[in-house]
Amino acid sequence: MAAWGGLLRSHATMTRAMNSQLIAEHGITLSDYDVLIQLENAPDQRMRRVDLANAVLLTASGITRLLDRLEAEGWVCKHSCKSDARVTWAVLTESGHQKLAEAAVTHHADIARLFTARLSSEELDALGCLLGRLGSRPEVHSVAPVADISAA
Amino acid sequence: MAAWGGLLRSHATMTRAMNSQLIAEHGITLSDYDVLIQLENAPDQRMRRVDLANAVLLTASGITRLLDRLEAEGWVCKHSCKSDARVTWAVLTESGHQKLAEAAVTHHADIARLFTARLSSEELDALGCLLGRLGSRPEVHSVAPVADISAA
DNA sequence: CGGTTATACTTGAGCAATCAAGAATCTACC
DNA sequence: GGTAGATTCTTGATTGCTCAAGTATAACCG
Repeated sequence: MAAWGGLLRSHATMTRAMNSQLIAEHGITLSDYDVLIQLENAPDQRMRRVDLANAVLLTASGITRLLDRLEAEGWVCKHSCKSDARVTWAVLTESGHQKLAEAAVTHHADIARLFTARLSSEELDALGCLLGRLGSRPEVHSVAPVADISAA
Repeated sequence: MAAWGGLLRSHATMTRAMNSQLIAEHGITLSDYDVLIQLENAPDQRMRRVDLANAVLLTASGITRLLDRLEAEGWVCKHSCKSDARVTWAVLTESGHQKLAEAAVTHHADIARLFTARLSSEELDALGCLLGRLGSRPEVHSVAPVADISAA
């Protein structure tokens, strides 16, 4: 299947490129970046670890270890939750915010180089829509509301 | 931007699903499967390790260790090359061929479940075409000055 | 209440892949 | 022919994640 093969290959190529660029220039992983972005966009720049794990598609333990790294660098800090003693908030620090801003420059350049230089903006829309449908949780059997995409 | 997020998410969801299915039912990794397929399709069911690495987007050392596992199971064997003593062919064995045939059943079912159940065949064609363009060689420039493009 | 079940998170062990370095071999050019 | 530079492959150390198990807290329900 061309689509499946393409997905494997394009993912590998792109994440490799983005990841090594981020590591080389900013010393952070693509996953790290992804987590920082999620926090940045979250209300109060904070999230529960479970939700974070869900958002970036990692395991609970994966998030624990990833956040350990980010905390060690001072980009994120823990904060206990008043209403539920089980949860510890992951909160983006000011220095984390700055780090993200720096890295974003590189990352956006990479996106530009790898995506927008290769596909037109209609094609990107179409791609985003198709991938969006593939990415949803597998156990849900919802009837797909469809947009037609034939431009490619 | 949506396309990039979608790529990350859909890749994660699908490979996770396929991988765990393959492990549960056949005790092989998705990468293992990928390598077996490459060998199956290669002339004489054999490939140089470098080409294999290139085909499945792994490092040379990654391939070495992966093949170690497959050899231990007896699905692949080494074969030295007459004309160039540096290369060792990775050759698919008969039992490797059988293993692949078994796994293919599961794998094709997964593809059907995850792909064809969600997208029409025209959509899949379009997707395959778009991803194919993204997956080609990234043309790595070190720290390239890139035009700023804010639409993604 | 008190007991079961579910949720949030951490920890130890393991695994597949990576990078960096090295060994063996081929190629090319003087 | 000899040496310098590629090319192919392996190995040791490390990384980033997973799974399984464990702790602690919350929610439900007789």
